[in-house]
Formats: sequence, C-alpha cells, structure tokens
Amino acid sequence: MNEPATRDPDLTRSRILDAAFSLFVEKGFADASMREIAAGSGVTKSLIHHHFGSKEALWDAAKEQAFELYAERQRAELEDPSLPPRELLRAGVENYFRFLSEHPEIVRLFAWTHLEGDTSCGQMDAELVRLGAERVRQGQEAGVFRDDVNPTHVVTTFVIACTHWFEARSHHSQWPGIGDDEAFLSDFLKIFMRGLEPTGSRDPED
Amino acid sequence: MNEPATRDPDLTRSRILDAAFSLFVEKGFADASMREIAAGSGVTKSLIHHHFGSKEALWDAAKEQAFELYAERQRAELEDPSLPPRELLRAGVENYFRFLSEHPEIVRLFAWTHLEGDTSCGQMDAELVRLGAERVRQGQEAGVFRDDVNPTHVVTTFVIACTHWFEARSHHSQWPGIGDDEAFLSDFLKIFMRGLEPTGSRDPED
DNA sequence: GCTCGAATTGACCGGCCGGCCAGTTAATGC
DNA sequence: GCATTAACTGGCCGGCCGGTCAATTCGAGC
Repeated sequence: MNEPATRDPDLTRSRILDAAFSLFVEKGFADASMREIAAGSGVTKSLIHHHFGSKEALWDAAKEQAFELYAERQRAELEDPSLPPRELLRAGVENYFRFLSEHPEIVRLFAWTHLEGDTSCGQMDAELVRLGAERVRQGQEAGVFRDDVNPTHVVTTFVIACTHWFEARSHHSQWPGIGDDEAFLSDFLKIFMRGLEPTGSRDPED
Repeated sequence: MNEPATRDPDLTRSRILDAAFSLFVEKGFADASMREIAAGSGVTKSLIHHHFGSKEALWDAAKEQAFELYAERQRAELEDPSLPPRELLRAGVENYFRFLSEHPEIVRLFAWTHLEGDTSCGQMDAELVRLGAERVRQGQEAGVFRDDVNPTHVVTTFVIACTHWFEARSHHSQWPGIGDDEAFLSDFLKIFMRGLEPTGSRDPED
C-alpha cells in the first residue's frame, strides 16, 4: 500500500490535524475527545500530545489550517481583474455563496468560533473584506453604486446573509414557501443589486 | 427576605430552568455541567434529575421556555395594524434588529440549536414568517414592492442578515471601516428597502 | 394528628476525561 | 556501528462527568 516505510512525522501531524478538524467541527471543542481524535487518526493519544501539546493547542492548529485554506481560496477568487464593478460584485456574491455551499465544514467552523468569541478569524479575512470594500468604493466613484452607504457594510451585508443562509439551514428550511439554494441566491441578488443602484432617478427617501 | 416558607416546587423548577438556560447558552450543552447548574440555582443535582429527568430533557425544557418567550414577543410586535406595507416592513426589520440587540442570549440560543441541527426552532417561528411573508405579498399586490421575488425570501433575507450581524459580531467587528449597530442597520435598510422597489422605472436587468 | 406522596438531600457508582511518564523503537549524524 | 534525538506506545493518575438510590423532610388531604 501507500504506507510510509516506518515513520513520517509530517504525515502523522497532518493526519491528526485532519481527524481533529472534522471531529471538532462536527461535535464542537468540548464534546470532541482526544480519544476519538486519536482513533480517527490511527494514532495514540500520547502522540497527539507529543505533537501538539494540548487539546486547546490542537484546536487552534486545526482552526488555523482551515482558515489558511479558506483565505487562500477566497483570495484566488478575488483576483478577477477587469470586470466592471456591478458584475464583479455579483460574481463575488455568487462565488462566496457557492464556496460556502461546497464547504459546510467551513460554515460550522465559523459558527463554533463565533460562539467562542474567537477573534482570529476576523483578523484573517479583514484584508479580503478591505479589498472587496475598496472595489465597491471604486464603483461608487464611478457612479454605478449609490454612494450613501458604507462600502464595508455592503460587503458585510452579503457575507452575513450568505453565511447565515447555510448556518441556519435546519432552521429556515422549515419555513413555509422557502425555496432552495439557487432560488434564494437569485432573489437575494435581485434585492441586493437593485438596492445598490445610485440615487437620483427614484424618489429619495433614506 | 423573599425566601419561601420552606418548599415551592414551581419556584424551584423555574430557578433551575433559568440557571440551566444561562449556563447552556453561555457554554453550550456539552460544556455545561449538571453540577454547575445545581450550584447556579442553589439546588442539589439530584433535585434537578427529580424535576427534569436528564440533562437532555433539561436542555429541551430550557430551549422551549426561551422559544415561547421569543415567539410571544415577536408576535406582539407584528400586531401593528394599519401601517402601509413599506413602513410596516421597515418597522419589522428595525424591531427584529433591536430585539436581537437586547437579547444576546436568544442569539446564542439560535446559534447552538443551528449547530445541533435542531428543527424545533424552525417550526416555532414558521407562523411568524408566514405572517410576514403574507404582508410582503400584499405589498406586492398593491404595487409598492417588486413582485418578481419570493415573499418568504424577502423575510428570510432580513432575518438572516440581522441574526448573523449579532451572531458573528466578534468576527466582523474587526473588519476595517465597519460601523456600529445603528450605522449598519441604517445602511442595510437603505439597500434592502431600495432593493424591493417595483420594477419598471429603472433598467430591468434581473 | 396521621398518613402518604412529593420535594429534597448527600453519598455513591462506573465511566470517561485530559494529561503525564517511563519505556521502546526507529531515523539521523558522526 | 554507535550515540543522540525524536517519534511513538501503553498504562496510569486524579478529577469530573451524568445518573442512581436510599434516606429524610415537609406539606396537603383526610
């Protein structure tokens, strides 16, 4: 098989990290036990302590790895160079929505860290948000977005809507008349994109 | 003091329920212990089992009580009779936002139940959402809201945005340029209300 | 005033928890 | 080939976990 001859500390480390991540994400920090993680990674409990020191340190390491993967992927999707602002924003929303849809473990990771009051995740994607907000601001200057809203709040609005859509799926999936992922995304985009159109042609109210 | 003469099972029950709720909401089901709850309610651990049977049953009872309080309050705020649809919706968003702001324990309760995959909360407020969606539909018929979006998705959009704003506060509070509660609510309402205006006067795109 | 059931207590159970430690095994550098 | 270091193991520790149980204390109905 693909078994390493005898020892491979790096592989061992990553096996532990993977098993730990999926268990922590599934059951939460308190309810996941070192014994389960050991069993899940085919390794002794003592060895986990050897590599990571403590349960907390292991959780931190698992979070950090997941965050890095997340930030890397999101950064890659932001690179899109020369689309006009509206299409860029629409694509950003769709990309983020689909990313979460394909990575439920990231959604749960965020949920756990929010309950913990963890701040490392906020620092991690602050740069991404800054970049997105900057693009919105450019759109405002170009006159394609209304300029009476904080660009960061524009990004925040779609990020929290998409995130919570998946986080609270078990909750609102039971609401009468609610549609599937694509139907909601479509309706959300309609409201969101229209809501950002510049002031002027319609009655000013806000 | 206000100590009951000697025994008062109802009061005891509610004391246990209150202590359990705040501990569960703070630390989560797995990390809150019956011993802590006993200490927090000034009661023996055995007595909790006498009244509730098990830790799971206690958690269920605590959730149910909180849900009832939540649904009752939200129902009361929906009663507003005769406002025009736009003002009604705007008031609904503001009320919900402020309610969450004043009840962080409800926000955490939702977060825990979402991670558990709990479905009882969705059933609980399904009727509220149905009522809200019905009002939106009436606004669509009256021509004050665009009619090419699912009314339930309109309600869902503002509910999940408000909920996640508070749920993920520790996360996005670190984002550069982000404002406080009122600033975000104001910007969100601008985008949301404008996004719902009827089609026609502007370029149709979606 | 007695009785019967519910409220309440404290001691106790087996089991799992995270962590530690002494010992063994394998790779690495000389 | 031999010493040194790191990877890795199994067993053990004290402590906390949820739950049980027999024993008490009280209150309500007769």
